[in-house]
Amino acid sequence: MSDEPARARQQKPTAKAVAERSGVSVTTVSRVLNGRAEVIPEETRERVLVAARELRYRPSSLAVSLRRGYTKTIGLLVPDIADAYFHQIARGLEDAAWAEGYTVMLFNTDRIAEKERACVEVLYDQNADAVVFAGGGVDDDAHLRDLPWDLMHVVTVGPHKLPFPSIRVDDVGAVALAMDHLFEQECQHILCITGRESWLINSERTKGYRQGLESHSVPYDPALVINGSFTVQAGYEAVDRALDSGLTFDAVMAFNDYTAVGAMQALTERGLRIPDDVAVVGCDDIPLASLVSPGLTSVSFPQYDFGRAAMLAVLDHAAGRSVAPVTEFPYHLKVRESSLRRAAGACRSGHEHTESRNKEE
Amino acid sequence: MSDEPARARQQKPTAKAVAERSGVSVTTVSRVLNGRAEVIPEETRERVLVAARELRYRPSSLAVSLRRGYTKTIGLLVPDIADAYFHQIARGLEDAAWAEGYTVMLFNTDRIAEKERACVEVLYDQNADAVVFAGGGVDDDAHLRDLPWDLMHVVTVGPHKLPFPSIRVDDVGAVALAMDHLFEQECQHILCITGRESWLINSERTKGYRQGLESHSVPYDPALVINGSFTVQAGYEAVDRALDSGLTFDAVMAFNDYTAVGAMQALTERGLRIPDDVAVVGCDDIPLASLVSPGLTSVSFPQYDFGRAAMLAVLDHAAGRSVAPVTEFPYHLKVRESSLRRAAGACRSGHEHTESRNKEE
DNA sequence: CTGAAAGCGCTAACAC
DNA sequence: GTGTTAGCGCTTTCAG
Repeated sequence: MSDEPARARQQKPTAKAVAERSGVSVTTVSRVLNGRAEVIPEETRERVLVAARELRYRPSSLAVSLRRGYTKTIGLLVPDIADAYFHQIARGLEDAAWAEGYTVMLFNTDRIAEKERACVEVLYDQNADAVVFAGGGVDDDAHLRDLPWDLMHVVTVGPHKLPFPSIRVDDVGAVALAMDHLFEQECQHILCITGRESWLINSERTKGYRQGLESHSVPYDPALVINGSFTVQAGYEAVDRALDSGLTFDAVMAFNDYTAVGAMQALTERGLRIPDDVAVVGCDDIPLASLVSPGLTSVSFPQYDFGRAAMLAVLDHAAGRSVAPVTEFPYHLKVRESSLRRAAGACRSGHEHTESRNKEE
Repeated sequence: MSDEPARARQQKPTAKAVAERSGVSVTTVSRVLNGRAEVIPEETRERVLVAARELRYRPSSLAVSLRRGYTKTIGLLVPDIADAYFHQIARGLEDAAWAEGYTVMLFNTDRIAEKERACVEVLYDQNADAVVFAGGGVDDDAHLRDLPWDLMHVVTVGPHKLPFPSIRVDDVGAVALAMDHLFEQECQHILCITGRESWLINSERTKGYRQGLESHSVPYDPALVINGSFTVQAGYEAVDRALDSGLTFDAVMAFNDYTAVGAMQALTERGLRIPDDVAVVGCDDIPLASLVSPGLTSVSFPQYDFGRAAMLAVLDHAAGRSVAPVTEFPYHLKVRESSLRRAAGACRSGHEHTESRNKEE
């Protein structure tokens, strides 16, 4: 179909073209199209509008942005868009962005420091109106130092070291709530499968684990804590290793649902029954939790709202309104079969425990 | 921290600033930074570089794009980023894009005609270098008419009516392969749960279903075909309805994995055993397929490669190279427990059937 | 070797 | 009411 270098077979119509066609200046075109209602006579207005329509003219965002100083784009940094935890965050953000005429640029960082940094630089170059960090930060934020933060708007979702508005939940309380539930189910020895030590979210959830133990006067046993990486594989291996080393436990507290599902697989393969031999609880309540069998009990967070709230925070900032340094959302425990022991006392099937704290927005 | 309208507390350093600081013109700054090695004396070069570093100068992509005529951005349109089918496509695309210095703008269309159209318009406005349609089109593409296609680069992933390079697999053959497998497992009555009738991918897969029947000389029975919507819910309801209406079937061919999982839930609840009473096969082989129990047999597609290939096609086009109108990728059947009947003949557990066609790229 | 000037497409003072 | 002018920040002829 094309022979030439295939670049621009044709030119995009410009305001100038519209101006020529309607016999006015580009200024007038701009004014008409932007509704700068400086009492432009209906006749002129109409002429311009017609010309624009005939030419299928659409203003170049590039030029507008350069001129006006904002781009109506925001960057979203996620470790991996394939991780279900980020789906509703991304949807919530994109939906809200779309509603406000903003465009979302997506970046997968794999939590690699260098890539994270490079993404921020790209967004700076692109003049993105804001960057949203999803997924929680790491304890060492050296890679994020010396970036032109004073020239950018940032919002974080989850715990982060960067001093910017943060959308999150009380992760400590969330895990503590799950622990309460396990104790209610008469569990005694709770194996904890964490994420990577350097992740801030991991520290938070670990605090929740310990707090849960404390409030039930159960001593902390380091042997019961195994590091994972928020993957199915890691959960599987953690349980495998725990069983191999002869550990005794009657519950698993996993810091995310993939880990929990991996744990369930390993338990099942080893002939242990869930929940009667071992109860399992995860975090995040991704859709997967309701699709495995037995259904996985999990602490549920309003991820969609996180995304939405992040966008709203960006808008507030852009409008010069003040943004709360921390917006904490409620969470609740979604109880399913993986933790509902017949032996235990309060065992209403389908029962759902909900507890909220610091509701906002 | 800020009192003023909070807009730009500070200015981004510009090439002009660098020029002033190093006592040269912006032209020279541009030349040095872009390596236009017009034998610029090392001394000058160094001065500019130092000034740029000190000012933390980074060229504005906006201005560069306006000037050069390309933006190094591409738009990705997916029905819903929460659908696992799109994750690896998105990752593959973003990974390849990142490697080439491109940025991906993400849009969720929910397959809503108006939104799809609006996304394209936004991308046109933004001067995106290309737009990638993922997920297959619909039979009525009226909403996509009269868009300035001659000024855009487009790549589709999956069957599409738009006359642009397409990355895909032979969906007919893929489903036919799954059907062969079911017949091998000695299934006789195969319930088919489809997607929406208007989706092109649905027509393709339906052809595969019929082709599968034909090659085994089994008459087509419309009663065995139930429309779904590629959701768990739809799969569940389809089986529910089928059983309620007294249909007899010993296998389910679902056109995607969510549907298949929903079907499995309904079957299990009704006391039917999988695969011995009813074998189940899905399409897409999303991670979920391996996490449910029994494991779901599914036709596997290289989604990551789709995304990657889409990006490569964009690059080829941008470089003036020719792009194949259709790039077909291979597929294979990932056999798991949901379809492996003890009763059947060839029943090696873990066995994996692979068949490829039209490998390319 | 380097700078002045033009211009990408648009908006916004500032005239007339 | 509407056009002229001056840029937004950059690249790129074209002179010197």
